[in-house]
Amino acid sequence: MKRTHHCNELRPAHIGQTVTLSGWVHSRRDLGGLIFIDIRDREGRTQTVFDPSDLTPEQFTQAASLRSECVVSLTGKVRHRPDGTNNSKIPTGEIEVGITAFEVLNMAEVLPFQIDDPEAAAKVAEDTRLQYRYLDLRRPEMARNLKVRSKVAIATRSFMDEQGFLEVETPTLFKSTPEGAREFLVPNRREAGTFYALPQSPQQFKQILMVAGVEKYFQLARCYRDEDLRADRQPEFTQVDIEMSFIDREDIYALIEGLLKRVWKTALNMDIPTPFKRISFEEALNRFGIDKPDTRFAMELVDMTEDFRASTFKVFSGTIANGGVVKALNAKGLAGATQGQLETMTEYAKSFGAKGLAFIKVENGEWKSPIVKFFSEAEKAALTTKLAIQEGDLILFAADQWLNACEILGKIRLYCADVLKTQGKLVIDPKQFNFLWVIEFPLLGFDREQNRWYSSHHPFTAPVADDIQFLKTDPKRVRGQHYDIVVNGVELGGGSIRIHQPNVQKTIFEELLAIPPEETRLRFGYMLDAFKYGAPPHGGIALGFDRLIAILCGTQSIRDVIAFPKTAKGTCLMTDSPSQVSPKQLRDLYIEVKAKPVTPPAPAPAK
RNA sequence: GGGGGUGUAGCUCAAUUGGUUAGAGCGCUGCCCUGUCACGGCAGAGGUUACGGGUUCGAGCCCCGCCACUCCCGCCA
Repeated sequence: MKRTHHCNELRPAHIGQTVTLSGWVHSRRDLGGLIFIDIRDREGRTQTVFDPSDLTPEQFTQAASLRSECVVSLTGKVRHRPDGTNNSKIPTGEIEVGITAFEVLNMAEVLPFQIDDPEAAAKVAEDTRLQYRYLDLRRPEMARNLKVRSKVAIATRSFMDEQGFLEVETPTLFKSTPEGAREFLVPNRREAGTFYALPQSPQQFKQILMVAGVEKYFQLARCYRDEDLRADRQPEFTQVDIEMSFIDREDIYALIEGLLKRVWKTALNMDIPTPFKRISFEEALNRFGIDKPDTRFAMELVDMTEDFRASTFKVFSGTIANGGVVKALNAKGLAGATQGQLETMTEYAKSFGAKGLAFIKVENGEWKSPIVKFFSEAEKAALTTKLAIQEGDLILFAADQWLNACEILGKIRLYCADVLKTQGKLVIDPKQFNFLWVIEFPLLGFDREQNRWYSSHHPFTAPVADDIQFLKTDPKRVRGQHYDIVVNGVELGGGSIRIHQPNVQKTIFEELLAIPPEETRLRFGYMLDAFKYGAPPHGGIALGFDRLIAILCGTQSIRDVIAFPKTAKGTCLMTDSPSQVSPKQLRDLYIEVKAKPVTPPAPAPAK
């Protein structure tokens, strides 16, 4: 009995037809003399009815033994439901199938957790869901996520194809290039002590492809980073990797805007307006305290430096005298913040090296604050005006070096927004998507501990042409041709126009990043070689595909949009990896394990 | 590497100040039920309170250790 329809297909128009549905028993309502079974497949579900007058007694008994998630093939006639028994919650709710024959393809044991009730299933502990991922993925919510992911991948490929891009696969057994993220290493059996590394990104290959004349490359590339995980970070992940020749930044902006337009249309049937707004790194920090601002709500940072330059409050004026700034933030309506919430904010501030967090609670027409007694009338007036202070507000201050002060308040701003959201005082439309290009990042940052410059993006990023002159004299001033695409406070991706002249690249490596020439040769020699033979000017971008899908699916965790994700410690609960290997495997790889194997914990109950 | 949170029945949770035999809903098992869709009714089974120590007359609860999961900082060119 092959299926004739899927479980979300039958409508009143099919009434009278004999059909066969295949799928899983979603739920069963056994009324004794009549059994209802909702059969579910990937597409949806349909109510079927087992009536003793249509079946042999043996068949009816067998039907009564079916439980959740048994696999069945059901044949019967589509009919109207009796008056008053339509189910408006499901698309097939106007009809039902009166079963005349069926086949049990497989029985199912009692489930470790229920998957038929969306609310209950959503509350199940994530480790249980991960251990039984094949059950978790049957839930319609998870199936939908996989579907969105597939649709978006295909839309991306067809869009990129239309734009003249070639999809090229690059190796996942690559060379260790220990700049940036820690790499996963793969030992080489053929030569003791040598290793491949899994790529953190196809960065170098895609630039070489430009030298190879591919001109327009893209790939849905798997990338690997051996760093600690977060809700939005997995050790292996997928990025939409793009590189083009003979272009400038505007070409990338236009391309990505077109791609995202297509993606939002495909996934959500939404028309997103383009072009996207642009904001400089400096402005983003000044206004939002972060380089990936969430602009769906205001609560912007305000600079109070000039108002407090001559203040008698030494904490502020002293910081300013040392070249620092005073920034303030009005958390509207948060005057009622609890002690705990204020402490959390203070901890944030302290984790950035601040001594504390100054605040003013505006309650009952009064400014409650340990510091306000030090403020002059003029200073108070400036605060009132610039911060639009009203009853019920909470004002927070950071006095520090510019970047620090901004970042502290940036964190606090997000924290306050979360608190206001849970209090219902801040409501954000889930259908709102604020796209933003963040541009004009500094090319280099300075590492005080190691006393050297580092690339704020990566060492292949081209400086803004006007700033090349400052490379050797005033590196801090050099802006990079780097851009990030941000939506709703999430960094969706980033890229840059690359350096294509070997001499500029050499200057960056050797003079600024202070990598010794022989090491540069060892690590990037092949790339510098390639650039000698006619490298076109080029640039590109990479979008975090998992994050993109998470945003489209409205989930916080990328684990919800990855079929088989790892836990926060990088393990797979379903397959129990990583695992120990046999001594022979280790011998073949010339590897000796020094650390004592951990005494295996009680193994998870095998089911 | 650091900080926070969680761990009690298959699942989700409760258990007063440390005090009787650790409870509930769902699920599961049995019986009844021909219009349910969170079906309903009756009865029942199901627990090494993650694990190992300790304090105490007495520990799910307090202390120490440890494991797992999770969130954040560091890290993620």
